[in-house]
Amino acid sequence: MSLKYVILTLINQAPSTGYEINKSFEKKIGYFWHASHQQVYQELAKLKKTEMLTCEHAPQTDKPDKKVYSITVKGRDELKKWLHQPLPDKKYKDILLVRLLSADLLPIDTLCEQIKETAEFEQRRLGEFLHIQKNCYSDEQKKHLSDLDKRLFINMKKGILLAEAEITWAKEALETLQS
Amino acid sequence: MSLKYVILTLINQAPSTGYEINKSFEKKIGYFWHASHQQVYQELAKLKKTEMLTCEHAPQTDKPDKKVYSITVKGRDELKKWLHQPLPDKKYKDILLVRLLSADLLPIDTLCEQIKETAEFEQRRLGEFLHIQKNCYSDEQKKHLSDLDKRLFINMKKGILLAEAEITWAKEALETLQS
DNA sequence: ACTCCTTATGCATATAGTTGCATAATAGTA
DNA sequence: TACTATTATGCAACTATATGCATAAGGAGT
Repeated sequence: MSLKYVILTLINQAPSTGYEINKSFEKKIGYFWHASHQQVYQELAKLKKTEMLTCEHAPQTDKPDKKVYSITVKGRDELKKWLHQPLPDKKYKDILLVRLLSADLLPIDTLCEQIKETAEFEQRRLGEFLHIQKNCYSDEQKKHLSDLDKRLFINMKKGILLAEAEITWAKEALETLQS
Repeated sequence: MSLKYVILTLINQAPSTGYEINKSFEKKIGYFWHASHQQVYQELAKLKKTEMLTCEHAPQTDKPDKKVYSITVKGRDELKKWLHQPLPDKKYKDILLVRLLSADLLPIDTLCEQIKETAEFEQRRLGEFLHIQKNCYSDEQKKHLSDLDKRLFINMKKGILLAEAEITWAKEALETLQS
């Protein structure tokens, strides 16, 4: 339901190809939005059909041709409308917490293993975030960030805080389970 | 993909009706799993057809009749198998962070309003968690919890940590945006 | 009496998202 | 020469989830 607007947001920043949007989902914004490449291409086709985007065929000699999408006035209006709408409820889905309920079927050791793996994953993610934050945002730079950079900084901060919360939880959970 | 196993988990704890499972999603486990009532009823029908559950019709005089589902051996085996499988990647979706990217279309004030509302929502949730934790788990009680109670306690802890992270983020975000 | 809430279940339709497969050019490596 | 990776796009079929509507009995409030 929101993928449409996520894509409009990205193309509003700069005209892009489906491939570039997919790369964004894999890297840059992967930690706060996810979509598969098929979903992106399908959504782009829909957005073109409903005239939210225009598409320009860009031939390339060294690589396969690509399609560059740009946002239309109609698309930008639609996006603007959505931005002002109230936020829908968050729909939490945490498989680890579900598994924790199956006390009788899942041995504690296996469960702890899964918690440790999750914590390690979050630890790696946190490391990447902190690395970027150190390299891209010195204390000096932080004082005169552009509006957009400010917002990107804030976004990463959320990634950091959530990863830290996951790691803290994992530690406490392991302690409690093993006591 | 996992709803199937969430439902099996709940029915494995005790035979239940669709209505009770829906209530769980609204209240008890709503903060770590979500599903609509239609989805639950449809999934129950599927699980019955594939013999993961059995169903018993329970007539009532004062209220509408209900259907009580119980897990089968096959269902429990299937659940056990799933519990041992590696956890799939988490698929983050955070609309607020997407909206933050639309610097040029969303005025700072509107954005701050949305952040404040989110923070208030999380604050209420946090309040509920802390209330339950205080009333149900005194320091004395914590020393001799059953295995299942331990796990429930850990689950709530995650809710608390994540809500706190959201609130901390919101405060910092508001400060940065308004500076 | 009338209306609204809770209990209890479900169908039909639509949209969102996944999985598997397919194509095709170029560049690097074994 | 054969394989593998990157760039670039997409169809078809499926499953998951959402939306809107429907039914029906009892209890509480006005």
